[in-house]
Amino acid sequence: MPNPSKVPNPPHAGVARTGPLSGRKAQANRNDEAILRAAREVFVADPSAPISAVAKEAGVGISALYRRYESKEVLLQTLCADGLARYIACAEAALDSGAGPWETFTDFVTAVVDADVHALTVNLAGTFTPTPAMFEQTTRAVDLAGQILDRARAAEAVRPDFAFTDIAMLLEQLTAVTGPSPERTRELRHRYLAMHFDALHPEAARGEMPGPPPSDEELGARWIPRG
Amino acid sequence: MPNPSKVPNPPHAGVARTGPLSGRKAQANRNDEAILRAAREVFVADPSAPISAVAKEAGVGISALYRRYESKEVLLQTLCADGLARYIACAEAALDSGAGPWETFTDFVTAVVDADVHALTVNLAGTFTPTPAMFEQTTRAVDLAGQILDRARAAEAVRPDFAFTDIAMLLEQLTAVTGPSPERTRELRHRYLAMHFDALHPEAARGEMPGPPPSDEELGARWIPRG
DNA sequence: GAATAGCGGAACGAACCATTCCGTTCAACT
DNA sequence: AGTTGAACGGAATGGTTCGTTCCGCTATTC
Repeated sequence: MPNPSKVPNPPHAGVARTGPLSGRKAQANRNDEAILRAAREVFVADPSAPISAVAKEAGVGISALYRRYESKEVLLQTLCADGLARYIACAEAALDSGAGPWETFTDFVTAVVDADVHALTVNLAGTFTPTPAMFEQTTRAVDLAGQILDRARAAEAVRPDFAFTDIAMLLEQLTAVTGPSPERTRELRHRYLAMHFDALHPEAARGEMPGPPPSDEELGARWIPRG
Repeated sequence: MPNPSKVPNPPHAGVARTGPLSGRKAQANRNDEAILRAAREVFVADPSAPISAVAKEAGVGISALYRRYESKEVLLQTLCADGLARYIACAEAALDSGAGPWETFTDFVTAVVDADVHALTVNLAGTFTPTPAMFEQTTRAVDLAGQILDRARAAEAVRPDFAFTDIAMLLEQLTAVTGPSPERTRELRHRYLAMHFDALHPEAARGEMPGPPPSDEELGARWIPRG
């Protein structure tokens, strides 16, 4: 038992913020953010990146990481849960926006793409053992996305042969689009997103989409750890 | 100089095939094929797979690999050149089929997707230093694909804002689609390919595709070795 | 029956990486 | 001014992975 007193998670979360925040605690708080941001950036670009790359990107030492996260796996889990939360937030925001069914749908998908959330969830899934909390988050996410698509389909804004599970594959395809910089990546993804949207209108359909859509099992398989 | 007498490439290529081919040489010939097939399968699925995985997949020992290829890098180069050749073959076949501009285009893209050629070229590119021969192959491939798209665009079968370089990104997106088996992967890719084709018709366009298409530099960047 | 092409797989050594450990810094408090 | 300890940087550690080499073994071939 080499390290029984390890802090389970970012230890600065509950710190009382006294005014403008300076000194050591301020730096620690800033590091909390910097590390999470760096981890997101690094692991989105390369899910198998070494943890030292995260430290370098964050401009901190490795200790700063291990002070906050018990292990690499915990960091990945945190990141993934964060991604799921963002996904859910995108869905809720779109649903609450009061826009029409089609805009709700496009807003949702666009937001997910911009947040690079898909890479955070699916690409990271399989590199760690999922927590029960993630299952609940997934359930919620699936439920919300289902509502959004059902609405659009009911309004005949989306071709009927586009299944719910096709959304995941659409997102997966877009994460394969990358440019030399994050901004350019975003721009390129919007370019192809526009194409996908064009294809989704009922009038665009020339015949049914061939083959069955992905099954739940096929999508769920991504979550079982690879080794 | 530990191994000055290494055979540069498959040593059985020029063997005079005497009748039904049995014995040691027959097995060697069969191994030539098996190894290339296994390498394709393994590296398409995982470009960073260990060489031992290829041996296992081919059902041979590691020696059998190193007898034919000086190093892993040479094997990858061979595989990539093979992929480019297949790509070129797909383009030539489509052009020679005598079909209309739209069918020529769809035949070409479908064939490339089915041959999984994109994974063989782009996904492998960057894991080894390209040979001059590959540049020539690339030039030829670019030229042919350009002809195919130009023809389709001239016939107004394809929306005018779809640029030549968008083809690469379309293929890239489709290689991100995978199923539990090669057959299912193929089926799923056809599903989304149908969507892409739907979006490519001029009438499907609702507004121009946003942002500039990928530049040649952006696409060429994939070929510089990562490390 | 000897020679050897072809081969399987263990052995080797280098590289990589998660994790630990130790010495340093410096804000906060005495 | 001195002391303390949270926070930290980064070298050291130990384990794993993987490309490559090496050592017999087999079964053709002469």
